Amino acid sequence: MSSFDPRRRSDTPAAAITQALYRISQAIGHLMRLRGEARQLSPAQIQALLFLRFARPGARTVGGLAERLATTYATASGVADALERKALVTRQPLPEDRRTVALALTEAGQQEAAAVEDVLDEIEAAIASLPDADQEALLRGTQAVVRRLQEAGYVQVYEMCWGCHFFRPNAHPADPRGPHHCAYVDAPLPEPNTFLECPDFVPRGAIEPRVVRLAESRKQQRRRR
Amino acid sequence: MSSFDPRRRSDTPAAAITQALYRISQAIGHLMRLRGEARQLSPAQIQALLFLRFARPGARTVGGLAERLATTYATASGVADALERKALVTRQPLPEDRRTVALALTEAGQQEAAAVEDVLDEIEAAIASLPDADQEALLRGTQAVVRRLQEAGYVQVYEMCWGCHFFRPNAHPADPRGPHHCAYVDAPLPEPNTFLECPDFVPRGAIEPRVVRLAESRKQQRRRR
DNA sequence: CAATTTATTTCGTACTCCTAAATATCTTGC
DNA sequence: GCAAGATATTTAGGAGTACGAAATAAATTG
Repeated sequence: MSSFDPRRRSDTPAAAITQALYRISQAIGHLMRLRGEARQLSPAQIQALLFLRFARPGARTVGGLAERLATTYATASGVADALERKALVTRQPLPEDRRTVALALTEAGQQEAAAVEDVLDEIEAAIASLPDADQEALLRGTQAVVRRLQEAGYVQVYEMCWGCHFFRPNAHPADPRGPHHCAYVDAPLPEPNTFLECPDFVPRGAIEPRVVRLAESRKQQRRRR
Repeated sequence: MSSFDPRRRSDTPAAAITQALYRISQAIGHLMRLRGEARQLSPAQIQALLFLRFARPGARTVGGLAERLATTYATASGVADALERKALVTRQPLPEDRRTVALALTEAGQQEAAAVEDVLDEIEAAIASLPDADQEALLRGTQAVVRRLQEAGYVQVYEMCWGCHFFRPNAHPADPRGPHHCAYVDAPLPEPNTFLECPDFVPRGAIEPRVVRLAESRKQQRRRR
């Protein structure tokens, strides 16, 4: 079976779609590279900047970057090196665990991230021009694929608190540390943080308990790649 | 506008879909890398092998590879080097134009290509498990995106003759050089070649003449990036 | 047939990836 | 409370991908 065989592609929709996704994937790489050329950034560096821009603070570490880029610590460390050299990022060991190194965008880094955050607009525009019904199906379809790839461990799905299994909105309205609560890390959440990506996100509602268990087990056995 | 902003993703389907495509794209890279690790091939090498396996003979050159991988000649030449070193590919200047170098899979190359042609099966399987209606919408949607990306020059869509604007099936049934005919290169086509990918493919039927003109103009001004 | 164009290669550089090994720094168990 | 083990990261070394620029060689054009 090969989705690269043009013969199959013409009579097996799944093969044709797979090939289309392969092409889109190529184009995304290309878009990243082009944008990077304009600003002296490699694709990996762009991804790192965007990760740091939208990830929950606790996740913004070398390890978090490695997880997000789906690479090793060594590679993530190298990407951080490159960004640090360009003064877009700073490193800083965490006080509570001085092994882990927090990454933070500098002022210039913020700007650079803002300048590249629209890399995929061309793709979004193409999608936005489709009829609503098609967009719905496309959303269902792509997310089904993502879910499957996630179960196989090929991607991590980071989402924001709203919609997360562990999110308790307005759990303690008067707490100065934040009105919301995360039952996963068992800590209060300030409002702004609830709009950031979180590696511990687990969709609420129609989820098999398996997924939740899976997340719970990560708590122990973090990292495995 | 940023499809990376989790806030937008939750209320703009197009952003959510774009992000899903980004994740799938990451996973495709990952799948390629994993498969390559098992066989000592880099992602680019896998793509090159698959290109050589399914492309029409005339396209199997260093330049054709560069076009397909969306890289420069220099990079394509390097990939060819790597594959030649591994004895999976041979180089051979074309007799009719000794500047162009044809690439051909060796026996081992054929086997290697066959061994990796199913890299994306995991994705195809996920898609195949969706309801037919969703698959149709997914096909429409992804192809709309691909079409747009193609117009912007970010991908090339290579397809087989059947369905091509320039294809004349059974134009000369008795011709020993082949029963079919390509009106683009104005030459006869043997049956097996009609099932290979062709860079000059232009969809027949509901196409704007613009696309055809575009293809025609490539004839002259080949290569630009 | 000189000038140009085209297909490819060679260089030099930046970076991405990986593995393996070294360094700290926590965490545990006895 | 401290040796052993686990964790987070870094360093070093190697293959390979990319790029742009310059060099070659072989068509093509005027």
